[in-house]
Amino acid sequence: MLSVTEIKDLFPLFETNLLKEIEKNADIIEFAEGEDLMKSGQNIRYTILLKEGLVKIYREDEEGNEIFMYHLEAGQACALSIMCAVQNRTSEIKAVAVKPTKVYAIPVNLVEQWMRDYRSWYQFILSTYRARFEELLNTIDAIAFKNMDERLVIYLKKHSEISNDKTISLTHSQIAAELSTSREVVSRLLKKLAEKGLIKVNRQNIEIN
Amino acid sequence: MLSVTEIKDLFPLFETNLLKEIEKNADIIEFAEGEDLMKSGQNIRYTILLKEGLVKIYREDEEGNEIFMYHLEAGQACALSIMCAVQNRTSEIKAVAVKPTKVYAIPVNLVEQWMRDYRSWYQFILSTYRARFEELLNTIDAIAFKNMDERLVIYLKKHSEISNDKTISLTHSQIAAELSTSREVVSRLLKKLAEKGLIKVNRQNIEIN
DNA sequence: TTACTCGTGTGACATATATCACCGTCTTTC
DNA sequence: GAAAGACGGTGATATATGTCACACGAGTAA
Repeated sequence: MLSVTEIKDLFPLFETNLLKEIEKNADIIEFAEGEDLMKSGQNIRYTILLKEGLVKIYREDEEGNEIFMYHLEAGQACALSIMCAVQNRTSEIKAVAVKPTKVYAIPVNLVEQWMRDYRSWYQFILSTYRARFEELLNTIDAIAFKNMDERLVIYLKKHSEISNDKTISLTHSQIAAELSTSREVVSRLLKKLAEKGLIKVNRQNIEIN
Repeated sequence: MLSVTEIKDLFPLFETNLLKEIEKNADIIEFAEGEDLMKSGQNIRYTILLKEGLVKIYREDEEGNEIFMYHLEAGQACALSIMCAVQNRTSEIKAVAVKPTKVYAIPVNLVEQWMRDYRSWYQFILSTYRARFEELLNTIDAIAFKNMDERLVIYLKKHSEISNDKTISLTHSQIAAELSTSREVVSRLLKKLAEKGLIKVNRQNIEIN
């Protein structure tokens, strides 16, 4: 059962009445680690607020290329779920739960209704858009202006911060896929970073100093 | 003076009352060719709808690197100005008028007010976000997954479409700057495209076949 | 006319990244 | 313990792009 206080902890700026509306109208959907949030298109009629867990958002093109863009954490919303909903077409975005994840699913018509009724909701939706927009701009910065070694450092830092862990449990292949490069390149760059003393490379994981 | 029918031509989906509100409350601001729409931060307290002209949106980083992302045409809105306006923050993008340009400037508080009062406004704002978001995703596709020759072709096509002109009046240096590469690379790739018969390269301009 | 600037063409070379081949080591499974 | 598969290291080489140097012609200013 949903609890108002639980929701309030995640979304402290929401008005009390809005919290009650969420409690009354949102479904909770759970995703296992590794599961794709957009898989069947079923969530397209909902906007998704992350209750707990961690989601990674990727861009995919037609040829199967793929690149990691940003994380979604508890208390954040998936900006794309609204857009996809209205457009009613499959998105070229992949959203994967990297931890066991629970979300609040809000029916699209209520999203619109609440925009009128609750100023805090309006603010929240807008700041969500803005935040995602900025993430995309940062992604563009990285791939347009930075070399792979810098991108790798940024990537490692972000993953360390988000999981709040100096040890990053990813294989070189996984990192390569997310940066859209090859395993060999990642291995070599990691080696260089290790030589500089910035990290320690182990099997299956990397420690940041 | 603003005219309702003029606005209606550009924004045919807006309700009559909304058109009247715009007529009553929007200022028109003009920009000369080459002028920066965001220069002084003054427009940050407004949301901008393009009345006529053409605007190019760039991403800039701290080191002065720059890359072209997308165009804004008449009838479109600057998504960032909405976000910046509502949240009262400065942005890290550059918006330059590439033709003499006129915009409707809508005070921020009205943007929010109209979200409640006019469904067509709500729809318009959301579809603006969606459209810009997709532009950014396309930009990411191009720089992450495509080689410079493909990006160049995409760039030339888009510029030809938007200006509705088979002749693109840009120097190789300008193109290079917008693709964030060097003039020599652009010159060589253009030569290859010319050899394939796709374009004709002249001094100061390029014709698409 | 001369000189100068701008846009462009091009060879030579540097660098970053991609790709291929192959090997060793660790883990899992039987 | 043996086999198989996942992970990672590394040399050789290919390719795309960046950088430098310089030349050349068109237009423009002096």
